[in-house]
Parts: sequence; structure tokens; C-alpha cells
Amino acid sequence: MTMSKRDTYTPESLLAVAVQVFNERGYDGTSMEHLSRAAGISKSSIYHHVRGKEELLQRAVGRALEGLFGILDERGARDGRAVLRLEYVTRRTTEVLMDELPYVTLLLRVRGNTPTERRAMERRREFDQRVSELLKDAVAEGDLRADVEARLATRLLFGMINSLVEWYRPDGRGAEGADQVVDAVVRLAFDGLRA
Amino acid sequence: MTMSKRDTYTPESLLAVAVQVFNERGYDGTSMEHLSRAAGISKSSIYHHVRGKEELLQRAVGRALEGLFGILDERGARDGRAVLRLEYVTRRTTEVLMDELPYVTLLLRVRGNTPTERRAMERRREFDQRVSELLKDAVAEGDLRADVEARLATRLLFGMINSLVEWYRPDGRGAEGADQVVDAVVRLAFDGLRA
DNA sequence: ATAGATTAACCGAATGTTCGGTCGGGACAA
DNA sequence: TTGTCCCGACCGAACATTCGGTTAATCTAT
Repeated sequence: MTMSKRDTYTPESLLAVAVQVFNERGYDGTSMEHLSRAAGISKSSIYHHVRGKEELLQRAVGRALEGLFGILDERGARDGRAVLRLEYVTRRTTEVLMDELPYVTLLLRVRGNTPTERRAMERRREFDQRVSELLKDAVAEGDLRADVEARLATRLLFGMINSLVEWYRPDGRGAEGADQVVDAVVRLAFDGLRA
Repeated sequence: MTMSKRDTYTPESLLAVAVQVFNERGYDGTSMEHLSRAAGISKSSIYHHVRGKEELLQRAVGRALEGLFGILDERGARDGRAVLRLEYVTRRTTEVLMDELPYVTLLLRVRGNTPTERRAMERRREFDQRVSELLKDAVAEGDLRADVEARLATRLLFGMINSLVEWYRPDGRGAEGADQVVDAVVRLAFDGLRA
């Protein structure tokens, strides 16, 4: 290994560091000084790679949104009986959330203080609306219970999935493999806790 | 009406304003200037009522934690078969969350940047641990499914309940009454989405 | 009832620090 | 050499809080 080799950042690698710190401290609770310490470069060096703090946020939430909306374009989300599509979307959303955990985490925590955040929140509402329609279709086809209002059910379902950002860690805690988590989500969501 | 009448704040009423703004903008995204504008008094006047920004946070999360831990002391959470206790706790947690929505919302969003936040997070972990044990008991008594690990199931269950802070609004959106929401939570949690 | 004393609630200015970002220059690698 | 990547010093604005003072309300003595 050559010690004279300079480890340099790319916008991508810098983003990964930034997103991690944003998630730990919150976006507003993270100063550029915090970022520079975490990245091991000076604060001003960051501006070589990105125009500003908000650009980091924009890239991160953009990546998360791309992942989520991508699911809705997949075959399993478009073809077939509504309840199967909903189950597919449930699985894939859980998988994307775990694959892009830092980015989706950040997305789910935006508040609306900046234009970037407000746009991200708007996009999230679109996604929720799409899924709510899917759930409504499954109820109409008689596969899902009708005694819980579709919008409410959607919110509770995605509330559960999105909660993964609060506790799921890819490095594994005990026997929690990714597949186990996905299966658990689907089981609890569709069949509940009861034996 | 006499225009010279002075509307004064109490720590309680000021807290309510603060918590609302904290929830809109995030704690770190909220400056004392934001608070002073929302409260309609000067920034410095706030310090007559509270020692500092963090004291507001401390009071708010304290109130939320008091509500949640209070549930665990209630009769329905202590006596009877584990699955009934779990259902009771599920209902009561949902109710407390809705009754103390601003305070629980703030609690659920703390990050850990201040001592107050770190202590609150520690307390939340205690609460989660208590509930996880209850769910484990219900599995052991054969009332709840054993194919989903108890800790994971607890997290998904409370993930769903806690998601209310993101979308539940007491002023009602359509037919969403509080009782309807509580019933929906219990139904989806214990019996799932399937018809 | 009234005036003076006291207190609570409030104010704008000031303070020291931190914020996101800029600038001129240096270090590094090809 | 040149372009990329980085640096420390610096900027004006904003941060949470303190300071000395004002105002309105309340209390007390007459």
C-alpha cells in the first residue's frame, strides 16, 4: 500500500457519509462542521464536490424516491389480482427500504423546512396515493377486509413498513436476516399476530 | 373589552405552542425566534418561563413518557392472560398517543443530540422491552404466532401504532374517529388485512 | 378608594458562539 | 505543467441566551 495515495471523495462517497450523519443527528441538527469531521476533510473542501448542504439532501431523497417509485413500474406491481400486487409492493417496498436504508430513512424524516424537503414530501404523498388505490382495489375484489377504511389501512400498513428505518440494521442483530424481516412484515400485515 | 389587558403565558401554554412548532419544523430546525413568533412574545420573554430551549423539550417528552408508562401500571395491563394484556396495551397506547399527540410525536422523533433526547430514547427502550416481554408471554401461552420472532413482532406492532404521529389528526379527516382508529389498529395488528 | 411597593411578564440590545458558505492559496497525482 | 482536491482564514447571518430596563398586574397600608 502506498502511503502517498490520496483518498479522495466523489460526490457519491461524500453523500454516503453525509446521509449517515444526517440520519444520526437529523438534517437540521447536522452542521457542515459535523460533516467535515465525519468525512475527514475540511468544511470548505466539501464545497468542491457539492454546491451546498441542501444538494446533499436532494440527492439522497432523490435516490430513495427513485427506488420506491421504481417498484410501481415492476411487473409484479402492475399485473394480476390486486391483493397479489399489494403483497408484491409490500415485499418490494420493504426490500428497497432495507437496500437503500440510509436514503429512505432520510426521506422518511424530512420535515418541510426547505424546498427540497417539501418536494420530497409531495412525492411521498403521490406514492402513498398509488398504494392506497391498490389496497382499495383488493378490498373491492373481496380479498381484503372492508371493515377498515382503505386509506387508514394503507397508512397503518406503510407505518409498519416504514418503522424499519427506526430499528432495522443490516449488520444483523441476532437472527434477523433481511428475508426474515420481509416475511414477517407480509405475515403480520396480511394475517396479523394471532396464532 | 379592555385593550390594556395582558394575555400572559404559563409554562404550560407556552409548552403547547413550542411543541407544535417543534413538531412542524423539528426540534433542531426550530429557533427561539420561530418560537417567539408563534407565541407572539419576544424571544427573551420565553426565558422568563423556562430556562432554555432544552427545558421545553424535556417537559414535552416527559409528559409523553408519563402517559406511556402509566399504561403499564393499569389493571388491564397487569392482570389476565398475556394476549389480552397485549391487546389492552395496544389499545391504550394508541389512545394515549392520540390524546397526547403533540407530546408523543415529539418523543418519537428525538434523535439524541442533547442529553434530554438521549435520556428519552433510553426510556423508550425500556418501554419497548416491557412490551416485548408481554408479547413473548402471549406466544408462550400459544395465543400468538410463533413463526415471527417476538422482538421483531413488537417492533412492527409498535411501528404501526407509532406511525399515527405522521398522519393522525384529531380534527378529523373524513370519518376517522378516534375509536375507529383504535379498532383498526387492533384488528390489523391481531388479525391482519386479509378478509 | 388610592398611592406606593412589589412582583410577574415582558422588552430591545447585546453577547459569545455557531451557522453555511467564500476566497486565495497549497498539495497532490498524472 | 495542469487540473483536481484540499486547506485555513475569513465572511455575514443566525443561533441560544443574558442583560438592564419597562410595563402591567397584584399586593399592602392607609
